[in-house]
Amino acid sequence: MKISIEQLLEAHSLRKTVVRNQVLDIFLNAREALSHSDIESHFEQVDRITLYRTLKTFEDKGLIHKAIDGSDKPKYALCHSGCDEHEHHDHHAHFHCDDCGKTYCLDEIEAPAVSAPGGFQVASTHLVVTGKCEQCVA
Amino acid sequence: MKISIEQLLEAHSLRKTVVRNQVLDIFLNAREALSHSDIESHFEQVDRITLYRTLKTFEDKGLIHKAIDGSDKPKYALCHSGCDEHEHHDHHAHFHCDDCGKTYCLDEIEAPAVSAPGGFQVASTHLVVTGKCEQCVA
DNA sequence: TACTATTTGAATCATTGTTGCAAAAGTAAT
DNA sequence: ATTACTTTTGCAACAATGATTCAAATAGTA
Repeated sequence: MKISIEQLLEAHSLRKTVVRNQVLDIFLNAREALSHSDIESHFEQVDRITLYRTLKTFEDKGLIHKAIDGSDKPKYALCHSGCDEHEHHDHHAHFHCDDCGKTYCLDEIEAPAVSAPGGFQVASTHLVVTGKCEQCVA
Repeated sequence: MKISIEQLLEAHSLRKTVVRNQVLDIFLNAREALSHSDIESHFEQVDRITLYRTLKTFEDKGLIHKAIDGSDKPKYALCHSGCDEHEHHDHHAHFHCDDCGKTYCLDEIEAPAVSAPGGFQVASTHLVVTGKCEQCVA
Protein backbone atom coordinates (compact mmCIF):
# COMPACT_ATOMS: atom_id res chain seq x y z
CA MET A 1 0.00 0.00 0.00
CA LYS A 2 1.35 3.31 -1.14
CA ILE A 3 0.90 6.70 0.42
CA SER A 4 -0.21 9.23 -2.13
CA ILE A 5 1.52 12.53 -2.56
CA GLU A 6 -1.72 14.37 -2.09
CA GLN A 7 -2.30 12.63 1.21
CA LEU A 8 1.18 13.51 2.39
CA LEU A 9 0.71 17.18 1.66
CA GLU A 10 -2.71 17.24 3.20
CA ALA A 11 -1.52 15.48 6.35
CA HIS A 12 1.02 18.23 6.90
CA SER A 13 -1.41 21.02 6.02
CA LEU A 14 0.39 22.12 2.90
CA ARG A 15 -1.17 23.37 -0.29
CA LYS A 16 -0.99 21.07 -3.28
CA THR A 17 1.12 22.71 -5.92
CA VAL A 18 2.87 21.50 -9.03
CA VAL A 19 6.38 21.98 -7.65
CA ARG A 20 5.63 20.27 -4.36
CA ASN A 21 4.07 17.34 -6.15
CA GLN A 22 7.09 16.93 -8.35
CA VAL A 23 9.59 17.25 -5.51
CA LEU A 24 7.73 14.74 -3.36
CA ASP A 25 7.54 12.37 -6.30
CA ILE A 26 11.29 12.55 -6.69
CA PHE A 27 11.80 11.79 -3.01
CA LEU A 28 9.37 8.88 -3.08
CA ASN A 29 11.31 7.30 -5.93
CA ALA A 30 14.77 7.94 -4.50
CA ARG A 31 16.73 5.32 -2.61
CA GLU A 32 19.32 7.77 -1.32
CA ALA A 33 19.28 11.21 0.27
CA LEU A 34 19.10 14.06 -2.21
CA SER A 35 20.91 17.36 -2.37
CA HIS A 36 19.45 20.51 -3.81
CA SER A 37 21.29 20.02 -7.08
CA ASP A 38 20.28 16.36 -7.25
CA ILE A 39 16.67 17.43 -7.21
CA GLU A 40 17.25 20.28 -9.59
CA SER A 41 18.67 17.93 -12.19
CA HIS A 42 15.45 15.90 -12.14
CA PHE A 43 13.60 18.86 -13.54
CA GLU A 44 13.55 20.22 -17.03
CA GLN A 45 13.34 23.67 -15.58
CA VAL A 46 12.67 24.93 -12.11
CA ASP A 47 13.45 28.05 -10.24
CA ARG A 48 16.32 27.34 -7.85
CA ILE A 49 14.86 29.63 -5.25
CA THR A 50 11.52 27.90 -5.27
CA LEU A 51 13.34 24.66 -4.67
CA TYR A 52 15.18 26.07 -1.67
CA ARG A 53 11.93 27.26 -0.24
CA THR A 54 10.17 23.99 -0.93
CA LEU A 55 12.88 22.02 0.84
CA LYS A 56 12.84 24.37 3.78
CA THR A 57 9.07 24.12 4.05
CA PHE A 58 9.13 20.33 3.84
CA GLU A 59 11.78 20.17 6.53
CA ASP A 60 9.92 22.55 8.81
CA LYS A 61 6.69 20.63 8.40
CA GLY A 62 8.31 17.28 9.01
CA LEU A 63 8.06 15.67 5.57
CA ILE A 64 11.79 15.40 5.05
CA HIS A 65 14.84 15.54 7.29
CA LYS A 66 18.37 16.68 6.74
CA ALA A 67 20.75 13.75 6.47
CA ILE A 68 23.91 14.77 8.28
CA ASP A 69 26.67 13.06 6.36
CA GLY A 70 29.76 15.19 6.88
CA SER A 71 29.72 16.48 3.33
CA ASP A 72 29.64 20.15 2.46
CA LYS A 73 26.21 20.16 0.90
CA PRO A 74 23.06 19.28 2.81
CA LYS A 75 21.07 16.26 1.69
CA TYR A 76 17.49 15.41 2.47
CA ALA A 77 15.45 12.25 2.76
CA LEU A 78 11.81 11.43 3.43
CA CYS A 79 10.76 11.07 7.02
CA HIS A 80 9.11 7.79 7.74
CA SER A 81 6.36 8.90 10.01
CA GLY A 82 5.72 10.54 13.28
CA CYS A 83 7.53 13.68 12.27
CA ASP A 84 5.52 16.85 12.19
CA GLU A 85 5.69 20.58 12.37
CA HIS A 86 6.81 20.49 15.96
CA GLU A 87 9.40 17.77 16.08
CA HIS A 88 11.49 15.37 14.08
CA HIS A 89 11.86 11.78 15.23
CA ASP A 90 14.52 10.48 12.91
CA HIS A 91 17.29 9.05 15.01
CA HIS A 92 18.75 6.60 12.55
CA ALA A 93 22.31 6.70 11.26
CA HIS A 94 23.32 7.91 7.81
CA PHE A 95 25.86 6.30 5.53
CA HIS A 96 28.01 8.41 3.26
CA CYS A 97 29.96 6.81 0.44
CA ASP A 98 33.44 8.28 0.05
CA ASP A 99 33.55 7.16 -3.56
CA CYS A 100 30.31 8.22 -5.20
CA GLY A 101 29.26 10.70 -2.53
CA LYS A 102 25.78 9.28 -2.12
CA THR A 103 24.14 9.20 1.27
CA TYR A 104 21.75 6.53 2.55
CA CYS A 105 19.55 6.29 5.61
CA LEU A 106 20.43 3.33 7.82
CA ASP A 107 17.03 2.90 9.36
CA GLU A 108 18.06 -0.08 11.46
CA ILE A 109 20.90 1.70 13.22
CA GLU A 110 20.08 4.07 16.04
CA ALA A 111 22.31 6.86 17.21
CA PRO A 112 23.43 6.08 20.77
CA ALA A 113 22.31 8.12 23.75
CA VAL A 114 25.13 10.21 25.11
CA SER A 115 25.78 11.88 28.43
CA ALA A 116 27.65 15.05 27.65
CA PRO A 117 30.20 16.57 30.00
CA GLY A 118 29.16 19.00 32.70
CA GLY A 119 27.30 22.06 31.62
CA PHE A 120 26.32 20.76 28.21
CA GLN A 121 22.66 20.03 27.62
CA VAL A 122 22.07 17.31 25.05
CA ALA A 123 19.11 17.58 22.71
CA SER A 124 19.89 14.96 20.07
CA THR A 125 22.62 12.74 18.68
CA HIS A 126 23.50 11.85 15.12
CA LEU A 127 25.56 8.99 13.83
CA VAL A 128 27.41 9.27 10.54
CA VAL A 129 29.02 6.26 8.95
CA THR A 130 31.39 6.58 6.01
CA GLY A 131 32.89 4.02 3.68
CA LYS A 132 31.91 2.44 0.41
CA CYS A 133 28.38 1.71 -0.68
CA GLU A 134 27.20 -1.46 -2.39
CA GLN A 135 27.80 -0.20 -5.91
CA CYS A 136 31.25 1.17 -5.18
CA VAL A 137 32.45 -1.95 -3.36
CA ALA A 138 31.59 -4.20 -6.27
CA MET B 1 54.78 22.07 28.77
CA LYS B 2 53.73 23.70 25.54
CA ILE B 3 54.31 22.52 22.03
CA SER B 4 55.73 25.28 19.91
CA ILE B 5 54.22 26.23 16.61
CA GLU B 6 57.55 25.79 14.88
CA GLN B 7 57.84 22.26 16.21
CA LEU B 8 54.36 21.44 14.99
CA LEU B 9 55.10 22.60 11.47
CA GLU B 10 58.44 20.85 11.40
CA ALA B 11 56.96 17.60 12.67
CA HIS B 12 54.59 17.58 9.74
CA SER B 13 57.23 18.66 7.22
CA LEU B 14 55.68 22.00 6.44
CA ARG B 15 57.52 25.22 5.70
CA LYS B 16 57.37 27.89 8.35
CA THR B 17 55.48 30.87 7.00
CA VAL B 18 53.81 33.88 8.52
CA VAL B 19 50.29 32.81 7.66
CA ARG B 20 50.73 29.27 8.95
CA ASN B 21 52.18 30.56 12.20
CA GLN B 22 49.25 32.87 12.71
CA VAL B 23 46.64 30.26 11.87
CA LEU B 24 48.21 27.70 14.17
CA ASP B 25 48.39 30.26 16.92
CA ILE B 26 44.67 30.91 16.56
CA PHE B 27 43.92 27.19 16.79
CA LEU B 28 46.15 26.74 19.84
CA ASN B 29 44.26 29.46 21.66
CA ALA B 30 40.77 28.34 20.62
CA ARG B 31 38.53 26.26 22.83
CA GLU B 32 36.07 25.47 20.08
CA ALA B 33 36.25 24.33 16.47
CA LEU B 34 36.74 27.15 13.98
CA SER B 35 35.18 27.86 10.62
CA HIS B 36 36.92 29.59 7.78
CA SER B 37 35.21 32.87 8.59
CA ASP B 38 36.00 32.51 12.30
CA ILE B 39 39.66 32.38 11.46
CA GLU B 40 39.40 35.14 8.91
CA SER B 41 37.97 37.48 11.51
CA HIS B 42 41.02 36.97 13.72
CA PHE B 43 43.16 38.63 11.09
CA GLU B 44 43.48 42.26 10.22
CA GLN B 45 43.87 41.26 6.62
CA VAL B 46 44.47 37.93 4.95
CA ASP B 47 43.80 36.55 1.57
CA ARG B 48 40.75 34.31 1.78
CA ILE B 49 42.22 31.95 -0.77
CA THR B 50 45.42 31.50 1.17
CA LEU B 51 43.33 30.60 4.18
CA TYR B 52 41.43 27.94 2.27
CA ARG B 53 44.68 26.46 1.10
CA THR B 54 46.25 26.62 4.53
CA LEU B 55 43.33 24.77 6.09
CA LYS B 56 43.38 22.17 3.36
CA THR B 57 47.10 21.64 3.82
CA PHE B 58 46.80 21.37 7.59
CA GLU B 59 44.01 18.84 7.23
CA ASP B 60 45.92 16.79 4.68
CA LYS B 61 49.01 16.76 6.83
CA GLY B 62 47.15 15.81 9.99
CA LEU B 63 47.46 19.00 12.05
CA ILE B 64 43.75 19.70 12.14
CA HIS B 65 40.61 17.68 11.52
CA LYS B 66 37.21 18.59 10.23
CA ALA B 67 34.65 18.62 13.02
CA ILE B 68 31.47 17.17 11.55
CA ASP B 69 28.68 18.99 13.34
CA GLY B 70 25.72 18.96 10.99
CA SER B 71 26.04 22.63 10.19
CA ASP B 72 26.42 23.96 6.69
CA LYS B 73 29.91 25.28 7.10
CA PRO B 74 32.91 23.10 7.91
CA LYS B 75 34.73 23.68 11.15
CA TYR B 76 38.21 22.60 12.12
CA ALA B 77 40.01 21.78 15.35
CA LEU B 78 43.54 20.80 16.27
CA CYS B 79 44.40 17.13 16.21
CA HIS B 80 45.79 15.91 19.46
CA SER B 81 48.50 13.66 18.21
CA GLY B 82 49.06 10.58 16.21
CA CYS B 83 47.53 12.09 13.11
CA ASP B 84 49.76 12.45 10.11
CA GLU B 85 49.83 12.76 6.39
CA HIS B 86 48.52 9.27 5.94
CA GLU B 87 45.76 8.97 8.47
CA HIS B 88 43.62 10.74 10.98
CA HIS B 89 42.94 9.16 14.34
CA ASP B 90 40.29 11.44 15.76
CA HIS B 91 37.31 9.36 16.66
CA HIS B 92 35.81 11.55 19.35
CA ALA B 93 32.33 13.07 19.21
CA HIS B 94 31.59 16.70 18.45
CA PHE B 95 29.08 18.89 20.21
CA HIS B 96 27.18 21.54 18.30
CA CYS B 97 25.28 24.24 20.14
CA ASP B 98 21.93 25.03 18.55
CA ASP B 99 21.93 28.46 20.12
CA CYS B 100 25.31 30.02 19.47
CA GLY B 101 26.40 27.64 16.74
CA LYS B 102 29.75 26.84 18.30
CA THR B 103 31.20 23.38 18.02
CA TYR B 104 33.34 21.62 20.63
CA CYS B 105 35.36 18.43 20.58
CA LEU B 106 34.16 15.89 23.15
CA ASP B 107 37.43 14.10 23.54
CA GLU B 108 36.11 11.69 26.15
CA ILE B 109 33.30 10.36 23.99
CA GLU B 110 34.14 7.85 21.28
CA ALA B 111 32.04 7.22 18.20
CA PRO B 112 30.68 3.66 18.42
CA ALA B 113 31.76 0.92 16.07
CA VAL B 114 29.00 0.03 13.64
CA SER B 115 28.28 -2.99 11.50
CA ALA B 116 26.65 -1.68 8.38
CA PRO B 117 24.06 -3.63 6.43
CA GLY B 118 25.07 -6.06 3.72
CA GLY B 119 27.19 -4.69 0.93
CA PHE B 120 28.25 -1.55 2.73
CA GLN B 121 31.90 -1.30 3.72
CA VAL B 122 32.46 0.84 6.82
CA ALA B 123 35.56 3.02 7.02
CA SER B 124 34.77 5.32 9.92
CA THR B 125 32.00 6.55 12.17
CA HIS B 126 31.26 10.01 13.51
CA LEU B 127 29.11 11.02 16.40
CA VAL B 128 27.45 14.42 16.48
CA VAL B 129 25.73 15.71 19.59
CA THR B 130 23.54 18.80 19.54
CA GLY B 131 21.99 20.85 22.29
CA LYS B 132 23.04 23.81 24.37
CA CYS B 133 26.58 24.57 25.45
CA GLU B 134 27.64 25.78 28.88
CA GLN B 135 27.31 29.46 28.06
CA CYS B 136 23.91 29.12 26.42
CA VAL B 137 22.43 26.98 29.19
CA ALA B 138 23.30 29.52 31.84
C1' DT C 1 -17.20 33.35 -9.74
C1' DA C 2 -14.78 36.28 -6.70
C1' DC C 3 -11.89 37.02 -2.71
C1' DT C 4 -7.91 36.17 0.16
C1' DA C 5 -3.74 34.04 1.45
C1' DT C 6 -0.01 31.43 -0.17
C1' DT C 7 3.33 30.18 -3.58
C1' DT C 8 6.10 31.09 -7.43
C1' DG C 9 9.54 33.32 -10.40
C1' DA C 10 12.69 37.04 -11.45
C1' DA C 11 16.15 40.32 -10.02
C1' DT C 12 19.62 41.39 -6.88
C1' DC C 13 23.01 40.57 -3.56
C1' DA C 14 26.14 38.01 -0.13
C1' DT C 15 28.93 34.08 1.03
C1' DT C 16 31.66 30.17 0.02
C1' DG C 17 34.83 27.83 -2.67
C1' DT C 18 38.02 26.67 -6.97
C1' DT C 19 41.60 27.47 -10.58
C1' DG C 20 45.52 29.73 -13.07
C1' DC C 21 49.33 32.64 -12.96
C1' DA C 22 53.02 35.78 -11.52
C1' DA C 23 55.43 37.68 -7.54
C1' DA C 24 57.32 36.73 -2.99
C1' DA C 25 59.29 33.93 0.50
C1' DG C 26 61.40 29.62 2.38
C1' DT C 27 65.01 25.96 1.99
C1' DA C 28 69.26 24.07 0.76
C1' DA C 29 73.70 24.19 -1.39
C1' DT C 30 77.63 26.68 -2.74
C1' DA D 1 75.94 35.79 1.99
C1' DT D 2 74.62 34.61 -2.61
C1' DT D 3 72.47 31.60 -5.72
C1' DA D 4 69.22 28.29 -7.37
C1' DC D 5 65.11 25.74 -6.70
C1' DT D 6 60.63 24.86 -4.73
C1' DT D 7 56.71 26.17 -2.24
C1' DT D 8 53.58 29.59 -0.77
C1' DT D 9 51.17 33.72 -1.34
C1' DG D 10 48.15 37.21 -3.42
C1' DC D 11 45.33 38.59 -7.17
C1' DA D 12 41.91 38.03 -10.87
C1' DA D 13 38.34 35.57 -12.60
C1' DC D 14 34.82 32.41 -12.14
C1' DA D 15 31.23 28.95 -10.31
C1' DA D 16 28.02 27.32 -6.88
C1' DT D 17 25.13 28.04 -2.96
C1' DG D 18 21.88 30.56 -0.51
C1' DA D 19 18.89 34.70 1.25
C1' DT D 20 15.73 38.67 0.40
C1' DT D 21 12.37 41.63 -1.95
C1' DC D 22 8.51 42.32 -4.80
C1' DA D 23 5.04 41.53 -8.33
C1' DA D 24 2.44 38.01 -10.78
C1' DA D 25 0.23 33.53 -10.62
C1' DT D 26 -2.15 29.96 -8.20
C1' DA D 27 -4.72 27.31 -4.44
C1' DG D 28 -8.36 27.24 -1.16
C1' DT D 29 -12.72 29.03 0.31
C1' DA D 30 -16.97 31.62 0.47
